[in-house]
Amino acid sequence: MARKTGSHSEITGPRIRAAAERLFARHGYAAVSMRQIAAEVGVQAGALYLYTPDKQSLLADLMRDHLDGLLEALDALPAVTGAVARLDQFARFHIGYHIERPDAVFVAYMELRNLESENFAAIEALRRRYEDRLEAILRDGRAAGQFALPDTKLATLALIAMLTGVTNWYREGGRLGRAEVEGIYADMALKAVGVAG
Amino acid sequence: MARKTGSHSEITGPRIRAAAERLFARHGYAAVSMRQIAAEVGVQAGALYLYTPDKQSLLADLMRDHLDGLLEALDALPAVTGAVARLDQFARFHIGYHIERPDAVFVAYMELRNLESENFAAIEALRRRYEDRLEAILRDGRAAGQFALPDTKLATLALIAMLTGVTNWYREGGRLGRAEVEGIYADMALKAVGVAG
DNA sequence: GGTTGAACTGAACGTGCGTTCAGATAGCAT
DNA sequence: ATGCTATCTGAACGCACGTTCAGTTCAACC
Repeated sequence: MARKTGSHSEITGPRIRAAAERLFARHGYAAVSMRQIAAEVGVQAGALYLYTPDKQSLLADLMRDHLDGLLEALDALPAVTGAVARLDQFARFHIGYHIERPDAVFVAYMELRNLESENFAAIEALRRRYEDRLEAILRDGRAAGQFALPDTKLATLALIAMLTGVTNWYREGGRLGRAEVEGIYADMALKAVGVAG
Repeated sequence: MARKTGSHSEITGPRIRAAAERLFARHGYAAVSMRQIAAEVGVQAGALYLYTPDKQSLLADLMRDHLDGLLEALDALPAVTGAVARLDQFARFHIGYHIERPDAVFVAYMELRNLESENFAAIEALRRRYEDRLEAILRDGRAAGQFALPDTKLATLALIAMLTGVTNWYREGGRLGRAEVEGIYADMALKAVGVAG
């Protein structure tokens, strides 16, 4: 038996990436074997190599896709004016986007050390670009006298760490709803940079 | 050749744990082999088993020791009164303690998924105990009308994520000194819960 | 100075790894 | 019906893994 009815490249490829993302997030890149990924998809290990040159590229592509999507979605937000409104929008966006794809976030933030140096540089650059968007907001807000920050770079990293932490505990159908969580986090972020609640 | 001059159990044991901590933090538990750890110590892989029953216990012991030390150090802080002062003290302590042992922190926060369920439960309980200390401060502060928080549990997790994030970027001898970083983070933490800066 | 025992070596065990590839299969075009 | 090609199998490659253990070495003690 080889190709089963209705199984095509356009189906198997995404299924492989989805399985890899789930398993990498759950057990870690190094702890997951190509055979496990293949089994999840219902395929032999060798078939994976029709869709990725190797395991490392599979990881790097997942991370790159996540960060590309993140930046794209950020750019697609409606324009708002004023640093306070922009920070509020950024915080809500960050929470919402991350809450919806916990596996991708987990992988993108925890598997950096498993990237070969070339891939690492590319992924790190994307991360930096995203951080820079937040830092620009903080700089503008400080320049306008709306934010009180001793150091915008530190504040950027502190805020991102705080916001991203939501993925460690948020579960669909839990005590707090998504909009509620977005609001609470955005409120804390604004207060943290000196905007009165 | 077996035992070299001056090499004893009291020296090799800690060296093994130190090497394991460093390597686990750098590359991840699953990506590090017992042979790599042994090589770092200057010993054959088999010798490790005089000091640990297996690789899993080596990881679990590192995490337990870290969290035990964290809780012990927290308890050893001088007593201060008032939720604001207590939160300030907690934030500075957390930053300082974590800055000084980035490898242990990395391992304790990133390798939870590699723990077998029994070890996981024990480690998770310690983490919970630590978080509860912070939440108690937040509850007291809210009850006293000093903090403005919609949800103490969420705020606890948000603050810990923000503070722990310091280990992702802080480097000895960098642009900002330790005391400076402690102050900035403590300030943000206080503001985030509604204490005017 | 012979004996003891803690500390360690070095080789081996079975297992699973990432990756390759010749061959089998099945849907599509002719 | 036949041939084509994308898709996948199944076996194999060499290698590294965690762990075990009989044997070796050396400081310390009698």
